[in-house]
Amino acid sequence: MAISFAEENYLKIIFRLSESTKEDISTNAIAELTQNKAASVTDMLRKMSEKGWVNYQKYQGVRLSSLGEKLALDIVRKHRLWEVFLVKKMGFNWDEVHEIAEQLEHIESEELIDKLDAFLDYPRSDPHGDPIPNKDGILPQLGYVSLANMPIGKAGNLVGVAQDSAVFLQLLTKLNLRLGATLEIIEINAFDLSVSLRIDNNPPVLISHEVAKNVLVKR
Amino acid sequence: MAISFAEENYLKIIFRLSESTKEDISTNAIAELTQNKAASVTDMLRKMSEKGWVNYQKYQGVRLSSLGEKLALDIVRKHRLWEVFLVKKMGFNWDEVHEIAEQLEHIESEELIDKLDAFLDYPRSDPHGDPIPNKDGILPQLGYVSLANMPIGKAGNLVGVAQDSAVFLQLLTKLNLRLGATLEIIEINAFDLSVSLRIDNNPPVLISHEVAKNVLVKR
DNA sequence: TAATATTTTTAGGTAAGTCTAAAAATTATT
DNA sequence: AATAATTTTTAGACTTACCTAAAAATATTA
Ligand SMILES: [Mn+2]
Ligand SMILES: [Mn+2]
Ligand SMILES: [Mn+2]
Ligand SMILES: [Mn+2]
Repeated sequence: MAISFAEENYLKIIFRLSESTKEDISTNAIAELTQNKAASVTDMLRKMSEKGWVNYQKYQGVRLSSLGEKLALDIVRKHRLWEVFLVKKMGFNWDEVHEIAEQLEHIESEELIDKLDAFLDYPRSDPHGDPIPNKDGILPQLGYVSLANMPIGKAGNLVGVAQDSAVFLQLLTKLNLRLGATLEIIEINAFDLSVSLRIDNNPPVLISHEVAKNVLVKR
Repeated sequence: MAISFAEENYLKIIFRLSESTKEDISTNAIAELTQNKAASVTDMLRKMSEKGWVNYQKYQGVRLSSLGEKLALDIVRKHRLWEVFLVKKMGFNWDEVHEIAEQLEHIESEELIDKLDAFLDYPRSDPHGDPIPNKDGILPQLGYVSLANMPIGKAGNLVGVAQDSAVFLQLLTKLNLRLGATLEIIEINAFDLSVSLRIDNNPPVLISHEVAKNVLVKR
């Protein structure tokens, strides 16, 4: 039996939640991202647990098993490679590709993905700066930090984003925050943690903490 | 409500059956191609009829409505464009692409398909010689006939095939029957309708009527 | 044209994946 | 530690897309 779209989406979302915490992942967190109700998530977790993709204890949250993580990395690999294809070969903007990649990531053909990888010249990161796992599920170490954690006065380059919703990416574009831009934090306002930021030697502009958190920088 | 994979497959299959006959399409014919049981087909025909995609009378077979035909042509367009992509850009052989295109044809993004069309330089036919509908569902007239209907002694070029199963395409490759090859019928054997065929000025070889029927030739 | 064979539909079920409402477990607050 | 709030699970339903078995309609043959 092949893995279903629903199952692949759950795997991918649990993986994403696991990246930002070492705690067990809660039913509600998954429900929010899958856009399902908590009851449906419980159902699916039970099934995935039976298949050996997750370690799940009632009321105690869930973690991917090593098999589940391998499966998730494979989906992430496909998603990110397709995003590169859409931007580099099809001429989409970086804020237009996520939804289409959500569909393309479910195409089942190892041979196709390997050929696509070669066709794109083995990219290490997707249009949002996210690392692309290789065939064996190894993520390249790109070595970046959140802009919100950068020390004041040190310059770095924008290498990625921590989310790829269209509204966020469009805001970045409006703010002139493009992949590769040189960023220097001038000041952090204690009141709302908003950041005064110099972009490419232009006069400083103000961005919210929310934006800063989601911008990734390499020094 | 978006159209489901199952619905898209039914539309495509009814369309394919309609191409070769002006009769109404039978439940059993659809069942065979969808690999479902006749009872399931009846179920789906009722649903599709309610949606206005087909004209269906119990026991009398089914035809696509003009809306249904438009939807089917859109799926066929996607299928064939993806096949071109897989062969021309990804380096697959013509006998390897059908199954992958069966998946890719369900990707929903008009913008993607238009960009893909441009990226491929607006091909008029797919790797099997089948015409690719344009955005408006118009099929280009490629003007070919079945090799089985070619007169003896007249030469023509192989421009397509009437089916794209992998076994058939592999046999063609083995027989040296490639897209573009020059073909001349030397003799038709009355006993089994097998055809003695000259390919590109080589010594004649024998092919079955079954093969000849499925090879398309332009004079 | 009557009997027989074939095709198609109906009736009743199943599995996947979702939902709502209610119950149970866990966590936070007094 | 008892109570309240929150989270999670269970119970029971629904929809889609299938299935098998039996009934009904149509087509074929004698
Ligand atoms: Mn994405
Ligand atoms: Mn991305
Ligand atoms: Mn095909
Ligand atoms: Mn084809």
